[in-house]
Amino acid sequence: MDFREYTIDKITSITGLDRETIAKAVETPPEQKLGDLAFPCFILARTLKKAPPVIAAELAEKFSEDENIEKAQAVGGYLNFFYSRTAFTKNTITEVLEKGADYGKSDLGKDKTVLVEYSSPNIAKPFHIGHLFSTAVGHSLERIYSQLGYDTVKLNHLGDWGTQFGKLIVAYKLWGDDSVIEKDPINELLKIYVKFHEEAEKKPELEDEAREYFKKLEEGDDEATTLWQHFRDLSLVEFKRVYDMLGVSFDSYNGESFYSDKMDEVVDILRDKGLLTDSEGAKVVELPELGENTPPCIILKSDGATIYATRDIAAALYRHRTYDFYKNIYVVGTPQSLHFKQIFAVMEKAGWDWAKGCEHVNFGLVKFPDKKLSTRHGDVVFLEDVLNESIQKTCEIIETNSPNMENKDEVAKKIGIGAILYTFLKNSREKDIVFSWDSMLDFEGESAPYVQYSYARGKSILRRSDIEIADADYSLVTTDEEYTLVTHLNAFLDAVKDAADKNEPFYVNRYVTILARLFNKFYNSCPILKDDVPEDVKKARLALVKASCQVIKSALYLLGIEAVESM
RNA sequence: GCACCCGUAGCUCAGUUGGAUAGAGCAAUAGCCUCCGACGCUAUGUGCCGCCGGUUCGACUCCGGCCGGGUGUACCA
Repeated sequence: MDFREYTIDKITSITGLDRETIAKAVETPPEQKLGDLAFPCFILARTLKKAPPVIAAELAEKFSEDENIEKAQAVGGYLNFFYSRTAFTKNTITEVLEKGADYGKSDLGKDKTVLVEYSSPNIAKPFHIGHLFSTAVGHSLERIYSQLGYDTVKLNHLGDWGTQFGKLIVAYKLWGDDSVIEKDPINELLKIYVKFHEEAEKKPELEDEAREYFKKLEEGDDEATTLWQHFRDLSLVEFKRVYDMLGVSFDSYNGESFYSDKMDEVVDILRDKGLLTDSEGAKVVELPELGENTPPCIILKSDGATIYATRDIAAALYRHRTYDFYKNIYVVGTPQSLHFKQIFAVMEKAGWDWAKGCEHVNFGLVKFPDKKLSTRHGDVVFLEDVLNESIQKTCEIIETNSPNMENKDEVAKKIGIGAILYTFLKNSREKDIVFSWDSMLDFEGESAPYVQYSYARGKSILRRSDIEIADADYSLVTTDEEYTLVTHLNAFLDAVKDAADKNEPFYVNRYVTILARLFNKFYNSCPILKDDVPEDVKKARLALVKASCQVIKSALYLLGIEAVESM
């Protein structure tokens, strides 16, 4: 049974008010000692024409004989409920243990499809630390929606089309060396790409040549296409290596090039609906409804070529037809807010009501204390280097703490990568991250290693006992540390729902961090395996340990972070 | 100029969609490994919630204005 729902039902039947109103009003008190659930009576003051404290006191009496509610206490205008601890504890722990990895799942999203577009790096460019924001947030969101029962589709909208490939082809033809490129593709391609920009400052005609080559590419020229395909293949191999490290995968790598033959239709539709207008030689859709000063959405450039807005609209239409999505989420940085606002508005104007399901999930920048991240100048911090550095550091810590560990490398990988993912998922998305090795590799306090450590400790305790957990007597779970932990286990699904509502994985991150903290407090203050602990108390506490470990593992999974059995 | 976002403890950030005494981590100080693992636990404190008005029983939260910072602002993505 759900104690919250039970209490809401009962208040509803007593007051005769709308259930929705009650459900919305009830809240968790700021402190455990105030109770498990609170009903602020202020909202009744007007209709009942009584002071809130009086209402609270009257309601409290109705709960005096209730087997599920230990106590209902009026405090000021609040009516605070204390659940029966034994019933609540038993209810929660047995549910976690019975459902295992399925605990905290829901069928909320049954038969609805959510698309998550994320990561989307540019081909032939390094996969740098900035890409991790989209990758980590998207990966986590996909798992969160999946947890809630949605069918999810993971889309990698590769940046594999555009003038940049003209540049790359020109650079390759001038300075490319196949033997070097085979050995270290991305670095070498980056090198000649950077060189292109340096040279182009002296010889602007290179830019024209690049545009010319992109045009050839669009026209299906053999040489250009072959080169492009080659660059794309080489890049994918490198990207997939990083994705493997992160445990990230995709259902589709259809990038911008995939939509290159699907844009004519979009242009036709917009023209037929009379939305296209000429402006300074380009074909645009004017968007006065977004504000007088909003620039129009360019559909065709003055040279007749398409632009990324056209491609994104074509992609959205394709996705609607292919997946009939409920939500189409774009995990793309804040700088592109205007772009998405524009294309969503264009799609609405085209009369596509499914466009309402499109959503831009933005996120902040990865900044550097001194220099700016710029591919053009070759100043990049490779994501792979950051991950390896973190794994290396973890290895050193393990080396000093537990030199005899067997699967050192595997554990170091999970912890090292988890630590990096955690720092990208710990705050609200829109906050910028200032990159520093110190903070990135800080494993203390609020960090993945902290949570992983708590889990490993729990598993260690379980390994040291052979007591059968079934049929524990939960009336023996009496301390505040234990009960607070139990209430938090019960709140897992709420955290997941909040995360999905706001498209904010950090709700889950914060949840699991608090869970780890409460778990640490619990096992530090309540002896579990000590000899003088009675067997049946041991049994009940072990059940709580097992349940806590289960939920920590499930929550970490939603963040893309792996739990380790020992560390 | 205009649009959007942000301003909370020394630092990095939460604050449950208007409610009870504004909270965590880091940093600082003092304790805790004859009890399961010290990447841990316990204790100690700091806030004109950027400023000024308004809305109301009640505002960190909503509205208006100002100050300060970030991002974007048509043929790149």
